[in-house]
Amino acid sequence: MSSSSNEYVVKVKAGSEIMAQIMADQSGKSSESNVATSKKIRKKRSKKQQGASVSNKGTTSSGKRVGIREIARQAGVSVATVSMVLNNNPKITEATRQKVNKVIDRVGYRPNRLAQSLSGRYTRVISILMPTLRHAMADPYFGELISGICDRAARLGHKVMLEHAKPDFIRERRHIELFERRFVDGVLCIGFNDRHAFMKDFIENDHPMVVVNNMFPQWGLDHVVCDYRSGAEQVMTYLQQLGHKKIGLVHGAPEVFTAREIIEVYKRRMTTVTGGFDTSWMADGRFTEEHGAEATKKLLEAHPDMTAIFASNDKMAMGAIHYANRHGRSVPSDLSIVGFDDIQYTAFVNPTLTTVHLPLYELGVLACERLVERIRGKSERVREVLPTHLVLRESTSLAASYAPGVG
Amino acid sequence: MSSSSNEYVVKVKAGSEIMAQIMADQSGKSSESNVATSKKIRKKRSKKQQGASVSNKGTTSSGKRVGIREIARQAGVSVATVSMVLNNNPKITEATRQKVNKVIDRVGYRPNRLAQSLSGRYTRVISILMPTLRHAMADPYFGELISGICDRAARLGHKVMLEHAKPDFIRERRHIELFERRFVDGVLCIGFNDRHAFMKDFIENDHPMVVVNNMFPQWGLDHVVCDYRSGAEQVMTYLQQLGHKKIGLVHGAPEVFTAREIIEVYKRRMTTVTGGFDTSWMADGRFTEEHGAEATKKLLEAHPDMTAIFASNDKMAMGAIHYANRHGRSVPSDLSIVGFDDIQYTAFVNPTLTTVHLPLYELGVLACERLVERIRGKSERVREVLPTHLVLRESTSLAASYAPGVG
DNA sequence: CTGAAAGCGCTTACAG
DNA sequence: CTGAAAGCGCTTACAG
Repeated sequence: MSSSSNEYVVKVKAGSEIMAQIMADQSGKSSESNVATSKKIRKKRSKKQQGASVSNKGTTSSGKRVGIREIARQAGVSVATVSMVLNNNPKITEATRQKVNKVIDRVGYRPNRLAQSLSGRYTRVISILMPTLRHAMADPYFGELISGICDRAARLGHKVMLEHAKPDFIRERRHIELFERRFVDGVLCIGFNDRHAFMKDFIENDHPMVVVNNMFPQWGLDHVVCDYRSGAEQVMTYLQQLGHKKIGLVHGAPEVFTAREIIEVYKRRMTTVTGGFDTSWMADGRFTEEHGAEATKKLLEAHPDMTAIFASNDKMAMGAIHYANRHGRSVPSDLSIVGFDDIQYTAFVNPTLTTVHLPLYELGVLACERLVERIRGKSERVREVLPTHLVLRESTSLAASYAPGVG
Repeated sequence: MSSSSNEYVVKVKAGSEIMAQIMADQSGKSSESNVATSKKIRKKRSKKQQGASVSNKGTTSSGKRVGIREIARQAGVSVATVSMVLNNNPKITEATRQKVNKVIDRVGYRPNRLAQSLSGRYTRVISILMPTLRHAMADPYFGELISGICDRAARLGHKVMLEHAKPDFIRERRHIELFERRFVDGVLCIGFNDRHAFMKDFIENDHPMVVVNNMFPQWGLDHVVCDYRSGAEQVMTYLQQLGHKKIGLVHGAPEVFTAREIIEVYKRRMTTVTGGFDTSWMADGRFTEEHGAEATKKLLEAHPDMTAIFASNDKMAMGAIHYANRHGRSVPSDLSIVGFDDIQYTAFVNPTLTTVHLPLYELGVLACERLVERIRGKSERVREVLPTHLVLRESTSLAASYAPGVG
């Protein structure tokens, strides 16, 4: 075991170098179309194929993949007929269909989808476009949406591609290129805000696109979204029922429509209750744990008598609890905290988080469905709202007026 | 505002119905190739195009997309020349190149990549294959890997597709179809275990594939992986330095190689320290919070004198803390808990989690890089290990012998 | 260094 | 209901 562990050390060393290299290698030389390399590979491949003249499934004895023409020959019909069988064209007799299908199964033929898409009209691929928040994919919020999208897309016979909209991606119009170069039939946009005007380009060029869990009324974009307004109302009602009057808001970036919806509800409800409104009870937490903690600090310092904080997403709520815990405010006894999103792990943190459940998976499913309808030619506007509900857990309790130094 | 809120209620109603429908609609009728639908759309489209005879960028005055032949005509060269310019073929004069590029820019021409791939050899697409854990994408572990993959793939000029390997996906050999139908050039496998023998099919058919953060020596698959062994050693060393002797292990599924590595290290270290080993100190937490909590219950009931628990991933560690907190064991004073993975949010939970940092993003980058090399013809085995390190946070402390009822 | 022609593997009018 | 032929938009030997 000691010798293998030695080997281990060596490997790890190598690993370290690789790590350094990975992070250093930021020189983005476009490695596309290196002609020289291509040629080398080509030679290698063809040699390999000659060697393996075993007639695998889907290949002729010469090692070449079998095409529609070979199927036609073996079935004793024309290629057009085979194509029609492949596409379930009703003009084909049941007898012919079976005859052809038998050959297809026997040979293990698979149509080349590049040829299909080139001749036909569809790529049967959709793309998920999202901003380049570092490690965006690792955010369960995005993950949940994407899970729904992928599952439904597979069921609808579509493939899903992932795309990060970096600044230069947009500048070079690569988002439009996705369509122009025939990569995709449609796009789903997640995580953008009012400053991302490029989204208008899709409709202007008549490319199917649906916004997921946000809305852009000013641009008339199709969207599916969760009911943020109702969720916020439920939070405010609940906090007020618990006797909270001094409620702070840690909100998300106001250039996001849904973030503004929460702000609006909060303002209105605070005005009703306290009979007046003051922006010093609000702070921008920019959707992250770090900034959520900072915003909480700001609020708590300005208003030590605050008894509850409403955070517009779970990550900021986690940041708020983190900060509160470390500054003499125990949650929920001294300070109630409510989140928004119902990210899975919030049921396992300490204290577990009271939050608004967003049906993100289902929203992903719906978005995918509507997009595919669009691709298939349906032209009605898409404007759908999915219901939300409050989930009561441990981070909230009855309001007790806070006495500094006692809590 | 009250009228708009009325409208809102209506929308939400509709939403509820949709939700029900989404979840009910499990009848997977293959909606592919509905010929009738296709025709309708076709008509619609062509009409639209005639209407819009404004000469947009990239289209001729007749509304048709411009192709390589049109570029050749305008530049006064042959299509072959244009193609070579597009592919940076060194045979082309600088003068010709510029002349052609000028036309390309002016017209806004974008090569159709379906045609390119059909004629050429590459799709320039790779696929990420993962199991169908429900909401797998929402797991930050996968997310982090995928982030790395996507970022590097984009830089290498490749698109990324997402694929869930459901049982019937494999049964229908759709994983091989990915290559045979020319969807992708290569595949990255994440989250599989020894029972997923289908992974052998890729090498048998000579299709580029790299396993990400796991290994399958029995099948000789290429892989890139984090150094689980070293991570586990560090955890055991640290816990023993803190004076812990009664250490439990909540491990992951043993059909996963890396999970077995942790188990092995644990066993060996426990044997060294306690001078003997007993499986009652180990429990399977199956990588989830729920089962992690259950496993913790089992361990703690069997060994109330346990002072530390080593969990093989952060989610199980979260479950362990969750359970301990609710059963009179305060973390870390009564019970130290160590995780594995260093998922981002573990720095914000309460207590923050001591854990092993896995360079998952970097591993994703590396995996992508190695796969693309493979695709380009490099044939060396890929067998890389990236270093890991322990991150000390709040969930661990000096061992204090546990006195029931006192803690 | 460049051009005319064949070919990638399908689909789709258009005749029969 | 089926077949021969053109076409989708590129790339790549092969001649010049």
